[in-house]
Amino acid sequence: MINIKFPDGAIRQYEKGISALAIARSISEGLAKKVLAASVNGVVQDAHRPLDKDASLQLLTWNDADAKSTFWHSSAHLLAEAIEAQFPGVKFWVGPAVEQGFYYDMDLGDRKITEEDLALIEKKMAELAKKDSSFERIEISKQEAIRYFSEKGDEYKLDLLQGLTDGEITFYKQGAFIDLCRGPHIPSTAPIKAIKLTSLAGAYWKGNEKNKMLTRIYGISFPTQKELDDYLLMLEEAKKRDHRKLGKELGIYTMDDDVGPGLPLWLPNGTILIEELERLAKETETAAGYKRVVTPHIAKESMYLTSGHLPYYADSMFPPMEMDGEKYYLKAMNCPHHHKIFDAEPKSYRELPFRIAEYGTCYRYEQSGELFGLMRVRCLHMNDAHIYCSKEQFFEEFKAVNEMYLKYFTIFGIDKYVMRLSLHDPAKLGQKYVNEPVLWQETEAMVRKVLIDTNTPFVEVQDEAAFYGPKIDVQIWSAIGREFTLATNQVDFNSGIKFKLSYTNKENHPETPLIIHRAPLGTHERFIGFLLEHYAGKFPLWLAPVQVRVLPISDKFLGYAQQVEQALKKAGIRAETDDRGEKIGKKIRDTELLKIPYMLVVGEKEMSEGKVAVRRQGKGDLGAQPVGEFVALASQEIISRKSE
RNA sequence: GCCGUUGUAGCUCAGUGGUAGAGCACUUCCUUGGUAAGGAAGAGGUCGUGAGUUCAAUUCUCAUCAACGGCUCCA
Repeated sequence: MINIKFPDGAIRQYEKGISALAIARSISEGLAKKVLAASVNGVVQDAHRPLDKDASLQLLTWNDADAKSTFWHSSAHLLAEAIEAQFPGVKFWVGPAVEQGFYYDMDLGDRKITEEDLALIEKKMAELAKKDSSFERIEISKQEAIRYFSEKGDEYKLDLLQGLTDGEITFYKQGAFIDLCRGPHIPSTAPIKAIKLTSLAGAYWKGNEKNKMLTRIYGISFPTQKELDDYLLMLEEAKKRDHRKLGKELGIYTMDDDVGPGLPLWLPNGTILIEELERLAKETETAAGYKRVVTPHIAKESMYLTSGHLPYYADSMFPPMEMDGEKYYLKAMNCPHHHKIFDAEPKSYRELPFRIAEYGTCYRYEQSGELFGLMRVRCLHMNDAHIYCSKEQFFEEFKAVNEMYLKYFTIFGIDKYVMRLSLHDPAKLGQKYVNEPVLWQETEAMVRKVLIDTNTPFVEVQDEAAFYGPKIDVQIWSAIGREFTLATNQVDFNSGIKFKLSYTNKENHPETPLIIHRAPLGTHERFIGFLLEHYAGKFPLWLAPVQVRVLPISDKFLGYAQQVEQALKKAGIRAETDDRGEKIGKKIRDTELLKIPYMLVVGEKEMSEGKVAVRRQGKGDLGAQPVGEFVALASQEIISRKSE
């Protein structure tokens, strides 16, 4: 007998060799049907597998994240089974579960799968799922596994086998499909009741662009049709807050073929957003001791050779213009220009930290396939600044930058993000990263200390650093789930050396400053794209391009409406009047759809009393108040940059 | 850059081998209406661009550009 401990602390005895599934069945048949996998001593495994010693056991059902990914991984096998049935001879690479669903990568040879085929494959999957084939786990020796795939002529699975050692190799079989797989899987195919193949894409083998491109099919599956319907509905909802859609509807920005890809044109409403963000940034930075500078949009090749950017990033800079035998590049970053400003006059330790900020535009030749609305563009307004400081000052300076992020995040109510400490990969020193092993280690330790000392939750990621030093990135997700870096705070121990920057220290010796590159608001483009999705277009009053719209009941009151508009404008409030010959219901509807925060309805009653009937977007009628009172309240809401 | 899909009016989309349609938006007129769509009329598109096939191309073929979904990249 063995002792099995349950999550509630209860311990029960079972016969040695019993499976988690059988234990579930002993509790209730209903539970057994719902069990998808088992967590044994914290390790997820097949619910079928025999338990041969004491263990703590958790039966995993659909509501457990681990069970979901097991379910999706099994769905990927089902996908492969369906494809093998319809396209015999297809070679499979890997088919993991992802955050929302699963995919399988395959080599179709000369054949092609079209989007129409996806519907057929879906059907086939449903058919196969109904057969309720169990997922059988087969332990196999490496030699046998190699023989099996050699006979099949499957170079992909043979490649996978190379990385595995004997004794840990398993196959899984369901129906007619056998795959090299470490598992775990759900007990059988029947629970997979609702399937949607969502997209057909290409993906480089092993994620390397020099390799062959495989065909990838993405899909998602659920235990019930309703859950699939709900998921598809949620996707529709997410699309409604896509910044590209809202950006168009709210007149924020536009793109034009004649201007060029990735080069947004900021419309008047979008320009107000930029100006408000810059106003916030300038106030914040002035208070934090930054000075503002302005630098040209181009510079000579020699500067980018000095900075070391050219060897790393030439491909993602616009090609140079030749003038008088010199090559000039459009700037892709402000740093080198700022270093030259630091270097313009001799510096004493008394002038450090030297903090300079700029809101200039930079130009990056992003790969055409990477462009994405406002989130990834070729012309970007950086919320950029550089801090030159001593080693002793570094900790406080870096910490202050982090605190500045958090202050901004509070203002905008941003709470869904991940702080990512990006480190170098020692194997790539001298290639992707400057070859200063000691400095890397020192600065990485300093940055980590800032995060730990400030109790900031973070994740560490290898091989994501900038070429000149480690950094902290703030990762966010777009409405459709794509990940982006919103803000960044980077250490640079290298540019100071490259540009021969120095200051005179207390002992009257020259010393190289450390440099912090920071952009708490990232780029205006990405930040505004993010904010559009974050607020679903319903900006807080201080940011809203149009803050108040005055709606006369009929044009008899147009004159009064315009007086109210003037009073608002005089108080610095962005206001306009709806002077169309429409009914009030129509005017309200249109204004609601434009997500203008306040509507002031004025008619006979309001005009005679010098009032306005206030209506808040999304909230409805708030009642009448004197014009002056509304102006005062609205002004207060704007000044405090209140988020609703 | 690579794989796949798409490209018709300002927007969302229908449609056809014989040079085009709807709804919303827009303009004008009627209506002067009290908290999410009042009515009528009108204007608006060389069907992304270039070439080929054809008596004839927006429709078929090819190329190209752009957008979209991924992959790769992101100072």
